[in-house]
Amino acid sequence: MEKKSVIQRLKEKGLKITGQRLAIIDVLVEHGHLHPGASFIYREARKKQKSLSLSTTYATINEFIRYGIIKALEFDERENRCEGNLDEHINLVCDRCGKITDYPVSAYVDRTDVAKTTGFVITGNRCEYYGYCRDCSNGREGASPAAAPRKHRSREHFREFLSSRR
Amino acid sequence: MEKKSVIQRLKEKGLKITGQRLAIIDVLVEHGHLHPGASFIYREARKKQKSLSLSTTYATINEFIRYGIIKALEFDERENRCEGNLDEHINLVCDRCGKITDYPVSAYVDRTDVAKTTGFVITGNRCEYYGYCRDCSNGREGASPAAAPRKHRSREHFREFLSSRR
DNA sequence: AGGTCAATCAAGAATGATTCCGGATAAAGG
DNA sequence: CCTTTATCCGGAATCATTCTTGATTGACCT
Repeated sequence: MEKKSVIQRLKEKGLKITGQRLAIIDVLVEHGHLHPGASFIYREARKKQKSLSLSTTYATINEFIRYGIIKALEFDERENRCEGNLDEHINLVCDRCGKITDYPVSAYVDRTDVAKTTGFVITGNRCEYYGYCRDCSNGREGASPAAAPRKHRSREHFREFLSSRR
Repeated sequence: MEKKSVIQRLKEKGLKITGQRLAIIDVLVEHGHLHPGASFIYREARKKQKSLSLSTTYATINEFIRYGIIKALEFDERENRCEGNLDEHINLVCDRCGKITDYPVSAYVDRTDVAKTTGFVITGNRCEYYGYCRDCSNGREGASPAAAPRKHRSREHFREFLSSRR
């Protein structure tokens, strides 16, 4: 993710280069590998751009998604996250600390085959593996579990489910 | 998905066989291939069991998930769905009508490899392809788009994103 | 430098699937 | 039939996200 090319694309689309957008771009460039969520981006971008509201943060993220600059990683049980890596890969999602790691993988399904056999026309995909990252599976309480807040107050059963399924 | 075996498992776990649970099992057995969501299950199960509340429907679905009878397919932008097929496969999700189709695929990632190279211990996965099912891509207004209600009022931009990404 | 209009802000209300609560009901075993 | 206690119900609560409204700002072009 190159700051210059992002700015370039915004200009091409006729969007204005504002301080707020620049601050958010900076966060995406610097912390993109963390797959930051809206709250993280908001908190971090504010350090450089004091006048930034949460609604603008959401709006900007959505702009960037709309223009294909980033992708959204949606979750039901936790905050959504941003994906800056548009290359083909899968995501390793830690169920304990919420860390998301990219793992490169070549295409696993042939879109033409699917279209021929089922009539289904593929336009996008999402592939994730859940489990525990190195730190969390080692018992080392690496990143704080608070990094993966849940949308609903209690979802312990779901945690159980996550850790028992395969 | 066998009705008898589900009941068997509930008994083994010491759970009571109630009319509500039986009605929900029936829906899962009859309409499991549709990957029904909570609202569908609720609506359908009520035809047989008048005294069934939505909260009980959710609670029961969560019981079944906890005991590995079904899996959850979570979405942020639409209602979650239930997956009764526990065999390895991917899901083809139609962005227009919301239909979800199973597509069998052999393992695409070697868990041992991932653990060796990244230290990440995989416990579960999720793989989905988005696009348009045969009916919807043919312009035949097959299943009504209303079958895929969104959680938030307007997500047109997200639709755009879904249909433009690859 | 000035004008235009997109972008932003604040502050809040709305959204909607899902979860939680306290009191009522009924399944299962004796 | 009776007791126990899991289950159920109705309704309130939850929370990330979206959407208001109206006023202000500031990016960009001429």
